[in-house]
Amino acid sequence: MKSIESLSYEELLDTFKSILKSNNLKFTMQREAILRTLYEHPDHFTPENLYLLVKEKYPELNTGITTVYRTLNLLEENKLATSLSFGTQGKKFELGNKPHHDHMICEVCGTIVEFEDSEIEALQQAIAKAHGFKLTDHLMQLYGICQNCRDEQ
Amino acid sequence: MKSIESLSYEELLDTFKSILKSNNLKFTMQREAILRTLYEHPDHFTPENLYLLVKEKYPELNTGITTVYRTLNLLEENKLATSLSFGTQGKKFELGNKPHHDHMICEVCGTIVEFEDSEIEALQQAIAKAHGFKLTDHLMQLYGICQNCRDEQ
DNA sequence: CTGTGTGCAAACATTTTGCAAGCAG
DNA sequence: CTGCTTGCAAAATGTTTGCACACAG
Repeated sequence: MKSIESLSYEELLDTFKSILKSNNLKFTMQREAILRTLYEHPDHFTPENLYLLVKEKYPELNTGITTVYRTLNLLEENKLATSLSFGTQGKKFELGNKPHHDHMICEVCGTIVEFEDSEIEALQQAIAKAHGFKLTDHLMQLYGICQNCRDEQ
Repeated sequence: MKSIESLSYEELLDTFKSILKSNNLKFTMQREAILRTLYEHPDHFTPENLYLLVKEKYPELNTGITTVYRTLNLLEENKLATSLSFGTQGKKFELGNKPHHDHMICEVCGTIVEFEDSEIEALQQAIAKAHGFKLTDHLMQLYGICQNCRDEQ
């Protein structure tokens, strides 16, 4: 299977459609609007932000926030999107069309930088093995202050 | 300063008292009950769980969940406790009387195993530096299935 | 047509806040 | 006494669910 990251929008859409079909779900305007918005903005969205943006871009669809939540959950269940947790303050989602990576978050401005480190991943596997765990997933978030925010002080 | 991990309960209590004093806060029965319960149970608590346990152990104090939340936040602000996030499902707290460590969580039974790896910490520092970040904290959680749960299947 | 999808409002779960009374210092 | 602390109830978040109507297949 082709890695999701390299898909054009058309291909991504096809993937989405076949997931829908194989689950007896329907392809709707709202679902497409949400997918397209995620695709066109490579940012990290809270459901709320995404909802506002979809409303702004496709006002005629009158998409409700309920549908945004439902669609994000659907995408996540089917590995087309991933979510990041931020304590009590909810989640942020991103399209899963990127290779695995982790996040570094600036505590001042909220900027999220993505990175990937295979050495760390290998060490994680080793640790899991040592404790008898079979890893299914992991979460790594580094918190700090970015160059920009430090310059401003 | 002595590392918090090695403190006896009496010493921990003194630390807590001096934090209270230096912030013009008061030492109350409820606050002590919460601290003592955390100390005596080296588990990871949700505010709700802790609230129930404190109520059970010190019913005469009639401690409200509001106070548990307020005290946990107070302890966390003063580095006597740390919280872990679990998506939308709230947080878990632990007394900060342990050296730095990360967590590995069994997705079946919810067991949390603590571990520490200085090699990973060093790599994280290097990554941050490469992106111009100054790290203040990090979060690493490995998700998987523990030996026990795999044996049962 | 059938059954899934939708928006709305209401329900939920978790955490925070306003308030009047209580108690530590 | 002063003013921080408490419990309660209410508010605030963030997310999910029930329902009647809409619409995809």
